[in-house]
Amino acid sequence: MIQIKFLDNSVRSFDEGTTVLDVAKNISEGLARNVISAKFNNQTVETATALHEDGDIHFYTWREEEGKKAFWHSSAHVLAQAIMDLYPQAKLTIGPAIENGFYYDADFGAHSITEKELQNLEKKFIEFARQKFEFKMRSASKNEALDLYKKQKNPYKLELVENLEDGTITFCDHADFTDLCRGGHIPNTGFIKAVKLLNVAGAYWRGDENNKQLTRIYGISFPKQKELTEYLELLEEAKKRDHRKLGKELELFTFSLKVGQGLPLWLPKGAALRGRLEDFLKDAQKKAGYEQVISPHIGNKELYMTSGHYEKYGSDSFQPIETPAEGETFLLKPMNCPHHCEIYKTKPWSYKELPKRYAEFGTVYRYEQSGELHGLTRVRGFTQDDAHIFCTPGQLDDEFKKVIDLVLYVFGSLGFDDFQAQVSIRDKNKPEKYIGDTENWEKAERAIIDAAQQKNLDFVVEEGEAAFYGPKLDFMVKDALGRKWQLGTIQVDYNLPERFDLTYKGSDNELHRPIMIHRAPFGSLERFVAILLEHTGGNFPLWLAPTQVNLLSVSEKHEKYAKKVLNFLENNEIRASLDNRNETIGKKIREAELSKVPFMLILGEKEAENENISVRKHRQGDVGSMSVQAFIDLIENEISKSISNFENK
RNA sequence: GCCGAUGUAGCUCAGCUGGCUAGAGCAGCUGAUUUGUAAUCAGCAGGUCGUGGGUUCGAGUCCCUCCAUCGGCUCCA
Repeated sequence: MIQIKFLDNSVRSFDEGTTVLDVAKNISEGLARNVISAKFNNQTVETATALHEDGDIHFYTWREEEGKKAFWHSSAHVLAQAIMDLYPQAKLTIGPAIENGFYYDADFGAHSITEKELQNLEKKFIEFARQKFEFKMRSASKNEALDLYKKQKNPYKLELVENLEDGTITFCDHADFTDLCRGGHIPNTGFIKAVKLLNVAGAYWRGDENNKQLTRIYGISFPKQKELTEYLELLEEAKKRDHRKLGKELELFTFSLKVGQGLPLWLPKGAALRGRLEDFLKDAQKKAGYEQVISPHIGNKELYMTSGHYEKYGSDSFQPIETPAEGETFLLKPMNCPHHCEIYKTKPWSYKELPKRYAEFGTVYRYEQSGELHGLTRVRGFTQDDAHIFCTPGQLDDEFKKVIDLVLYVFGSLGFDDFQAQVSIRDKNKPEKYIGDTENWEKAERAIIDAAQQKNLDFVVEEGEAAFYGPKLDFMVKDALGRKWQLGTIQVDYNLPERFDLTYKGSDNELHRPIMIHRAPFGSLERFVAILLEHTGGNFPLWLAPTQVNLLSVSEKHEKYAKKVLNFLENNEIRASLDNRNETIGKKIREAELSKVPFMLILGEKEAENENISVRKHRQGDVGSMSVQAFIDLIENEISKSISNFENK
């Protein structure tokens, strides 16, 4: 007999060799029907796994992440089976479960899979799924595994097996299909009732651009058809919140072929919105002791050779600008830091004067590869809400934490509460990617992790994600489709002060090296506005809305009274506009609703007579009539609720 | 940059296997209407079908080049 402990700490006895599924059955028929996979003593096991020792068991169903993972991982096996059935010449590589679904990478040789062919694969997939093939794990020696893939002439799997240790190799079989696999499956393919192969994409073998490009097929599967339908509807809904669509509809920004790709043009409403965000941050930064500076859009090549950026990015950037004079070369500014270093250098500093905090809404230009451009989130010209703090080592910790406070204040004011903090450190195996000595890197990484911990941030550490000159703390936010984007960023830098020979006089009357903190709470205005659009669906908080109030006259006869109200609102710093067209009130309301204006005022005979206004709220409808002053109070009240003043501790 | 898809009026879209002067709704203009909480009616105007080339008696439709966009990959100072 063996003793099995459950999640609720209860323990039951079973015969040795009892399977996971039998244990589930012992609890309830319902659980046995729904169990997808399980963990036994922290090891992923299959439902068919026989248990031979005492241990803790944790069942997974479709509801748990682990269950979904097993489900989608198993789906990848079925996709691979379908691929081999329809394209026997294909070489399989890897096929993991991902956050939403799964994919499989395969080398189809000279044949390129088109999206039309996905339908055939889908049909085959479902055909296999319906046959309820059982997933069975088995161990194999390294030699057996190598023999199999030599026979199949599959160099990719051979490479994978080569890197595995003999004795740890397992395969998973279902039907006549077998694949190298670590385990974690649903009991049989019949659990998969619905599948959608979403798209094909190129993906490099092992994620390396220098390797062969494979064909990646993305898919998602569900235990019920209804869930697939709902998922696809969700995707459709998300598309409505796409910032590129909303930006066009709300007349915020545009792109032009003639201006060039990745170079956004801000329309009046968008520029005003952006200006409001800038003012908001400037105000907070002023309270936090920042000083605004301004630097030009180009800089001498020497500047970037000193900073190290030229060596790192020179050949992949917009190319140097030559002048009629000989030997004079400029570069479009790709970042503001070197300029700010030169600003710091204009005079000698005492430790008593530090920290210096230089802030600038600096527009920079980076030559992103054409395939990477994406609306406003990835562009070739953008404005960073940049600042550089020059401080003593003793001030670093405090300064860094103050910046975290500022970023959290900005995010809080705009309703970004589901961000992910990410500490990006260097990849220790690739020292050639970074500049600066190891000691400084370690100090900087330590400083960031300590600050994040002391601020109680829930953060993840990502290796290899650091900038080439230093580690960083990034604030990641998802877009409508769940793609992660870096918004806020804080970086500790020991390298640029070294390269620019920045100094300050310490209390010991010796020269010391300051430490530099790069930081941008928005990241870039472009990307921030994009993500804000996707989060709000274009329904901006009142303080940001391009037009806060739309005055709708019932007929042209009421223009005079409407203008009087308009005037009054404008004198109270409210952004209002009057729709006095010769249209029905119904039409004016409809259009105001569609343009997402937060408040509408209906002004006609009644209102003019009573000297009041009828208020309608966006997406809510009629909220009754009130005096103009009461309405102004209402607006001011709502704004002060959503945005508080920045308190600098 | 690489893989796949897409590109028709300002916007959203129709145009079957190549066949007369390329259609619709919204927006625009003109006129009528002077309107009470999500579309008043009528008329008019608007497109070298992304670009350049080719096949054909004939191309929006088929083929190629380039450009841009979309979904990924790689990259992201």
